[in-house]
Amino acid sequence: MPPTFGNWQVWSDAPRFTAVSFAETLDGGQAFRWQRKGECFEGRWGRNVVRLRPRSGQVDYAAPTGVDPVETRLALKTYFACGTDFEALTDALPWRSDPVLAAAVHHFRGLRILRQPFGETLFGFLCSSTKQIPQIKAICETVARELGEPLPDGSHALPSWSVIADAGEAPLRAAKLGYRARYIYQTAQFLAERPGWLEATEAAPTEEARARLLELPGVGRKIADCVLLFGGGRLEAFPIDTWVEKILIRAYQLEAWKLPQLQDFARIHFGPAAGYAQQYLFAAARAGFIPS
DNA sequence: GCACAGGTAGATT
DNA sequence: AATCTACCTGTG
Repeated sequence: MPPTFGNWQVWSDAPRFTAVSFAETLDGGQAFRWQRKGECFEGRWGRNVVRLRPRSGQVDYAAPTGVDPVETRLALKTYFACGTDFEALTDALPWRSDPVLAAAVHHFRGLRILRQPFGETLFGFLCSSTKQIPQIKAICETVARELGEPLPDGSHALPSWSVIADAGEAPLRAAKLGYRARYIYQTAQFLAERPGWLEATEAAPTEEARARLLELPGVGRKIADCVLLFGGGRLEAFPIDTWVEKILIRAYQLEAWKLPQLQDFARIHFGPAAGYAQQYLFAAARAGFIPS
C-alpha cells in the first residue's frame, strides 16, 4: 500500500495566516469539506484534494500521490482568492469606529473569504438550513461517497448537478437531508433543463446573480448571499443568519429592525466588503466574543 | 420527551 | 405586508 499523499511542499506565496485565522477560514462554516487531522487540514473541492499544514507564518501543502503538486498549487491559489488583498480590505472596514468589529478583526486577523466552486457552494448551503456545521459536513461526505466521482486518494468529489438530477431524491433522503432533499433535487432538475444557467449566474452582476439564485427552489436571501460570498467572490454579499441577526440586533442596538432593514444597515455601515465583515462577526459570535 | 439547529415557502392574518 | 407553520433529522 503506497502512501496516499506525496511529500510536503512549501506553498511559497501562501496567504499570511495565524493559527486562529487558518482554522477559522477552513473550518468556520464557509466550506464543508475540510477535516482537521492533528496539526493539518485535509480538504476537497472540485477534483482537488490537498493537505495543508500551517507553520509559523507560512503554509506547507501535500498533494495526493500521483498528482502534480504544481497543479495543486494553482488550484490553491484560486481557492484562497490569492488575487484579493484581504489585508487592505480589512483595513478599509470601519473597525476604527466600531469596537465590536475591532474585537473580531483583532482576534481573527488574517481571516479570508474562500473562492469555492460556485455549484458546490450552492449544494453545501442548500444542505445547511437549520443544521449544525458537523451535520452538514457529514451529509456532504455521504452524498459524495454515494454519488460522486472517485478522487486520486480514494475519496470522492461532490456529484455534479446533472448526476443529482439523474439519481433522484432517494439517495439524498438516504443521506439524512430530510426536507432539504426535495429542494436539492428540484434545483438539480431546474439546472438540468437549463445548460449554462449556473455559469451565466456566476458571471452576472451581483444584483442580477442574486435574483437568479432566488429562482431556485430552496434558495432564499440567506443561501443566495452565502453562494455569492463564498462561491462567487462577491464580498458585498452579506448573509444574515440567526447568529449575525443576533449580533446586529444586540451589539448595534437595532432591536426593532427587520431583515430588509438589517441588510440596509450592513451595506451602509460595513461598505463594499460587508460580507467580509460579516465573516469576522460570525467567527467572533461563534467563539463567544460577542454577547448573544 | 422536548427544544433547538448558518432557512424557505406557502398559508393565514 | 407582516407573521405563523410545516418541513426532516440529529443532538443535548
